[in-house]
Amino acid sequence: MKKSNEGPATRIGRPRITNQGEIQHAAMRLFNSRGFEDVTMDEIADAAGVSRRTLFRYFATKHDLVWGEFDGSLLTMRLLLEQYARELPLREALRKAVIDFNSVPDSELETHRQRMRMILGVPGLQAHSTLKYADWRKEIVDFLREQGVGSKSSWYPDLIGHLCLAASLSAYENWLECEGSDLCTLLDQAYSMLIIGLNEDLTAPTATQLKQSRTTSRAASTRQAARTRSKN
Amino acid sequence: MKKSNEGPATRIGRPRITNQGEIQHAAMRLFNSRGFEDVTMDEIADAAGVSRRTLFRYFATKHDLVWGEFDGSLLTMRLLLEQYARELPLREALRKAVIDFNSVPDSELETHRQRMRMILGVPGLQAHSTLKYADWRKEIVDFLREQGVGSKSSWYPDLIGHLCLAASLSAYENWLECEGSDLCTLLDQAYSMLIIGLNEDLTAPTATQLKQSRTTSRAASTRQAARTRSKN
DNA sequence: CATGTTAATGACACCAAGTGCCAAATGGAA
DNA sequence: TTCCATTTGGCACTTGGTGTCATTAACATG
Repeated sequence: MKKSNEGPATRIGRPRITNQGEIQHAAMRLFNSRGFEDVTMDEIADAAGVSRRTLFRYFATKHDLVWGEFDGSLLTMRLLLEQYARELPLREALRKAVIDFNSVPDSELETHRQRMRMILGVPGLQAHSTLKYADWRKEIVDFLREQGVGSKSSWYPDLIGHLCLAASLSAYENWLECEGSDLCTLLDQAYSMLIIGLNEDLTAPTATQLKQSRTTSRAASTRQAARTRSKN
Repeated sequence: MKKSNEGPATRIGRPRITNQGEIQHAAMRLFNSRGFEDVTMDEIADAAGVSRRTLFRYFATKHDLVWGEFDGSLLTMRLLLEQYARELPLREALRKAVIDFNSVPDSELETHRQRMRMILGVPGLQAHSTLKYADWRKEIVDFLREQGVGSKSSWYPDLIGHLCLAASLSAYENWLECEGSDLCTLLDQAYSMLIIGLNEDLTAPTATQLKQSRTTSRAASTRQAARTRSKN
């Protein structure tokens, strides 16, 4: 399980000729210039200066070249959830953890946009991403179960996991569509909708309603937080 | 766009040697006995008594053999939405249309379970299904937009589409997990959660709360329904 | 220095999904 | 019978992905 890349300073055996990052950058350059579908794995191997077989040892599938280090970052997600859960009611911990998890520094913003535009735009990638999302949801569901949400066999945590994914995806899609928009703001809005629920005629809640939902939740949080934690 | 299968009684040209249904049944038999991944398209072609090339003319991908006539059934979904929207507030129309859309007669129930178990259980199929779900969501989003939900550029309808999919998927997963459960009941419960929103500590709403949310919505429906329809 | 160990690389053959192309088959219509 | 429309099937080809094995490059040891 240990990444053989970061072992002791001196490693035994033939040294690596490259690393995931190098290959991925080479691949993304090609993808961005000619489109995901129109680049073959042979071309990527060439561009990365590595044999086709070796390329497949670093990335099991072509899709993984785009998703990059997502799998590893799920641990961060878990830590964020547990951290916020110590100081906020669960609902708000969820919201803040997701927002934090999806925050990227300005310097990487354009890269992130390109990557996500590819993931949400290319059908093959969009399909494959479902499997990544499943891992992401699992972090949330496991976390909720540990926090005592739902009885042992209840599917309520799974439902929440799905709803969070839905809110996140929707925010992402809108972010990509609107050039100047801010992802964190959109995520925040989407999660507010989860909290309020869908009203009768499905009109969007007003800004004041959204703000209200957050402030009231904070006001009522003390007693409920205590009850929640005692279940653990 | 017209299915050449159902043209006039006498068609010109070489007659078809088979049809989608026959091929699909042959394929599903193989899938059910040996698993989706372990059956090759060549074997399916053999079993259906047709050449490999012809098989690919009837079904563009291996995945489509499992999804069958889903694409065509989306029209039904649309009609259900429009029908219920005439007599119910939007939120309830959505709920009832989805439940109706996913109702299958007892005779086909076991088949439906098998199919869905395959779709939600085999990773490759699960991934591909995202593209089918996207079409399903589009029906909902288009419907909501036509009903005047959200301003022209608002992403609120898209969010609702995602949330409905999340609720449906979650209900389906639970249905497959619990042997004796009823899909419609589970769908109904999941959509109730959408309506109520997530409460502070993410405890599942009680049965009385769920029932209450439905009755109050019906009581308040008259004035709101009128306003909603006037937007159209 | 010679030798063995370890781990990565690259070459090759192979499989399965899917596509393009074209000739052959099959019926109705002229 | 001949023409025409349409489906079928054969074949070669592309691409993603896997299994196998010899080769290469370091380190460690005698």
